[in-house]
Amino acid sequence: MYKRRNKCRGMRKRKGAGRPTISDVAEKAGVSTITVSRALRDPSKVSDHLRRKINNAVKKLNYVPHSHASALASTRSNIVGVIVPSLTNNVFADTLRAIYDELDDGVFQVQLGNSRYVAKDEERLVRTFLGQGPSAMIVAGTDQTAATRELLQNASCPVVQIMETGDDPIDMMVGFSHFEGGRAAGTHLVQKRYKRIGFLGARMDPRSYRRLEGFKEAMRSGGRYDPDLIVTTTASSSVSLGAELLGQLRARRPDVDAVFCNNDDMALGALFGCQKAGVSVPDEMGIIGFNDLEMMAASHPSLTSIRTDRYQIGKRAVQMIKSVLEGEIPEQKIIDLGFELQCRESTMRPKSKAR
Amino acid sequence: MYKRRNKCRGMRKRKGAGRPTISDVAEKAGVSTITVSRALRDPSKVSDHLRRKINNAVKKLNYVPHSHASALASTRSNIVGVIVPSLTNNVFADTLRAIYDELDDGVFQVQLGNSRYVAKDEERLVRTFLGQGPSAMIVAGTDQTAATRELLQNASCPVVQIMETGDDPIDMMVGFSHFEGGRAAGTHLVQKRYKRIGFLGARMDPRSYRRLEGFKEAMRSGGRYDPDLIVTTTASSSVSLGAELLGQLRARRPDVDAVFCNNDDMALGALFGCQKAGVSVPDEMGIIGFNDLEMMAASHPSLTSIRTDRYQIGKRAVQMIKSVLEGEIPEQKIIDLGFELQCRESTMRPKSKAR
DNA sequence: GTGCGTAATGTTAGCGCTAACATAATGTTA
DNA sequence: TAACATTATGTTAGCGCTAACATTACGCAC
Repeated sequence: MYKRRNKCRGMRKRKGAGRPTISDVAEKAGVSTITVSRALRDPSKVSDHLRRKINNAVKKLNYVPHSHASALASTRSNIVGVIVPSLTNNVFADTLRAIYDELDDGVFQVQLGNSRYVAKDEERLVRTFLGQGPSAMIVAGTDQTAATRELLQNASCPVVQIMETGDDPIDMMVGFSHFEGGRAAGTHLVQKRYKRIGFLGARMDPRSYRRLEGFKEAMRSGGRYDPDLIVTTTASSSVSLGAELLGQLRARRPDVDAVFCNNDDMALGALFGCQKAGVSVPDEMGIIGFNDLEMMAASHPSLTSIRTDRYQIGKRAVQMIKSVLEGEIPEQKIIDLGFELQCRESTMRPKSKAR
Repeated sequence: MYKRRNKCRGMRKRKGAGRPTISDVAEKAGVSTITVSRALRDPSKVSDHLRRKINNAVKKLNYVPHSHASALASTRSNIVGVIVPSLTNNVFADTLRAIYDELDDGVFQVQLGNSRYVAKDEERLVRTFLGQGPSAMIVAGTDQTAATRELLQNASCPVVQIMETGDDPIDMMVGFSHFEGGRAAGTHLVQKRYKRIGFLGARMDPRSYRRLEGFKEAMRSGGRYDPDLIVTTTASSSVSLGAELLGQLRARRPDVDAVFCNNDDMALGALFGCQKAGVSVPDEMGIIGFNDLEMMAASHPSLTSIRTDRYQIGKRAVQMIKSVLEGEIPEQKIIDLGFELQCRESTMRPKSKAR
C-alpha cells in the first residue's frame, strides 16, 4: 500500500505543502482524523482523555489547520469580504478598525478590497471575493453597478451596505443619511445668520453629492440658495486643497461669509486658508466640516462638524452578520445611526457681528 | 455510476456550494476539466478553437473559479499576508494603499491583519496567515517575538519587514532608520539655535523609541541633552494629545523653546496648543513632526517634518516579493529609502530672535 | 509511407479536510 | 437484564481543483 509524504522518494506522486497534516496529528495521537478535526473545531464533542492527547500532538508537531482544505471540505470559508473605496480616508479607517476588532475572534477572516471609488473595480472585487465563497460581504455605499447588485443579491450570504442608508438595500444596511447630514450643516450656518454660504467639495463621490443636495435644500428653505457659491472638484480631498478651493471661491466671490466643506480635511484646509489670508474665523468666515475627526475639537479655533460614528457602523455591521449567520432574523434590515452636530468656535459668530 | 450535483435527489451525498464547477464548464464546452483549467490559467496552452468554446461556457454559466480548491490542489494560494499594527494611522494607510495598488493585478490577494501594536497578536496572526500557505508575508517593523521570527524564518515564502531597517532581517527589509530620522530632527532644532528642546511622544512603539534615541544622541552631541524635557505616554497619539502633552511640558518647564513630536498629529496638536496659549511659533516655540503628512505643508504656520515615503515602501516591498517569486535573486535584501527634512515655518526662527 | 519530435488534450489520483453515515461504548429505564 | 436512548469514535467518500503521467494529433524529414 502506498503511503503519503515525501519519505518514500522512489514514488513520484504529488507532494503536499510539506507541513504536518491532520492525519499526522491523528497518527501521533492514536486516533482517527475526524476525531482530531472534531477536537479542534468543537472540543466538547471529544472526551477529555483524547482531547488532551490530540492537543499535545498538535503542539508537538506545531500543526496549523490548512484553511483552504477546510473551506473546500466544509463549503464554509469563514471569510468576510469587505470592500471600501479608500484605504487612506480616515472615515473608512475607523470603520475598518471596528470590523477587524469585531471579527477578530479566531473564527472569521477579513478579506479587504480597495475599489478606489471606481464602480467597475468594485464589481471585479465582488466577483473575486464571491469566488471564495465568503460567509458574508460588506460593501460601502449604495451605488453599486447593476451587475454588482445582482451578484450580491444572488450570493448565498448576508450582505451589508455600510456608511449610508437608503430605501433599497441589497440585503442589510448600516449608516446614516448623507442628505440629512448636509442639510443639518446648511441649516446650522443659516441659523448662525451667515448670509452667503458656500460649499467646498473634493472627490465628489455619491455620498458627497447627497450631502450637497441636502445642503442645497437647506439653502433653499433658508432663502440663501446660490449655485455660484458651490465649488467642487474630482481631485481627492486634502488639507491643502481645502485652502486652495477656499481661495478660488473668495477670489470669485469675496462676499462669501461661510463654507460647508464636504469633509474635515477640507474644513481644516479652509481654516488654514483663512488664517493665511487674514480672514477671521468665525467672525468673517464660518466653517463647518463633516465627520468630526478627532482633530476638529483640538484646532484653534475649534471646528464645527457633523459627527458620525464610523466605528459603530462597522461594529453594527458585523453584529448583524453574526446574528444572521447564527440563524437569527434581524429586527431591522436598515439601521440608521444618525449624526450629531458638534457646534464649535468656527461657527460661533458673536451676535453683534452678524451683518 | 454515481454522478454529482443535487439533480439526483434520492442520493444523500454531500452537496457542494451550489455554484458551477469546472466540470460543468468542461461538460458544456465538450472538453475535459484539465483543459478548462489550462485555458483559464495559461490560455496559450490550449488551441484557439477550444479556448473560444471554453470562454463561452464560462460566460454562460457565470463560472468563477473556486480559489480554495485551486489553492489546495496546487499548494499555491496566491495570498500575500500583510500585518500592520494600526489601521487608523495614516502612516500605514499610505503603505497599505501601495501594497494593494501593486498587488491588484488579478493574480494575488492581500490578506490583511491588524496587530494593534501587540506582539502576541502579531504572533497569532502570523500563525493564522501561515495556515493559508501564503505566497509571501509582509510584516511591520523588526520587533517580532522570538516565536514569530521562527515561524517566519521557517515559512517557505519570501518575507519582507517594512517601515524600518535593521541589521538582522528575517528575510528582506524596506524602510529607513528611525534612529537617524530622530537624530536629524534633533540636529535641525539645534542648528536652528533652539536651546531647551523637548520631545513629545505618544504610543511609544519600538520605532518611536528609536526615534527618541536618535533625538537624544543629537541633543548630547549638541550639548543640550536634558531628560526632563522628554514627555512620553502609551496613550495613542492624536492631535488633542499633542496639545495636552505640550501643555504638561510647558507647565513643568516654562523655558522649553522647541519640541520634536514623534508624529505629525502630535505636532499639529502642539501647534494648536501654542496658538491657544498665545505662544508664537516659531518664535517662542519651534515645532517639528515626523512623517510629513500632507497637512504639514498646508498649516499656518506650515510645519517642519521629516518626510518619509510610505507609499514607496509598500511598492518596493511588493516588487521585491514579485521578483523573488519569479525566481530572481534580489540585488539587496535591505532597502533603505531614507527620509528628507522638510524645513518649514514652524522652525524658521528669525535670526535676531534666538536667545 | 515510416519514424520521430512537438503540441494539444485526456486520465488518474490526490491536495487536506469534513459531511454523512456507521458503529461501538456508555448510560438509563422499566 | 433486555430494550432503548445517548454519546463517543470510526469509515468512507467526496469538496473542486490541478500535478503528473499518458495518450493522441499533427507536422516534417527522409
